Amino acid sequence: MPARGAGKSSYQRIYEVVRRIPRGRVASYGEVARRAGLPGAARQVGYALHALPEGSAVPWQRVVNARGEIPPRASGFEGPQRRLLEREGVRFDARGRIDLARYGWGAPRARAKRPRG
DNA sequence: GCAATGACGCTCT
DNA sequence: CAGAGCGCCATTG
Repeated sequence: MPARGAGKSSYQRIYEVVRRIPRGRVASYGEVARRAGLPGAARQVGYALHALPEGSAVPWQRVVNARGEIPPRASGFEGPQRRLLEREGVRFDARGRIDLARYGWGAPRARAKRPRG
C-alpha cells in the first residue's frame, strides 16, 4: 500500500515505467527504479513485478538485472521471460545474457539515426 | 512501530 | 568478466 500517499503507490509508478520500455529492448531494475522515482530501490522493482498477475499488461519480461541476465533467483519464470524476449527479437548470449549495449533501454541503437558517429 | 523479507546494485578482489 | 560481501529502500507480518 502507498506509504507516501503521494497519489499512486510506488508499485504503480514502477509498472508505469516498465510499460514505457520499448518493445525489443530491456531495462535493468535499477533503471526502472530510477525512472520510477525510486533511485536505489531496484529491489522493489523486482518485488513489484513479482506481485504482477499473469493477465497484467506490464511487460515485466523486459526487465532484467544490471548484467543483462535473468535473475537466477527467478527459478520458475526465467523460462517464459527468455521466450518472450526472444519473441521480441532480443538475442541471448550462449550463457543466457543480453547485450545491454544493443538491447538495453537507452542503448545507442535507440538513438534516432546515428547522432553523428 | 519493529523486525524480517526480497525477480537487486555497486565496490573490491 | 567473474565471484563474494555489504547496502539500499519499500512492502509485509
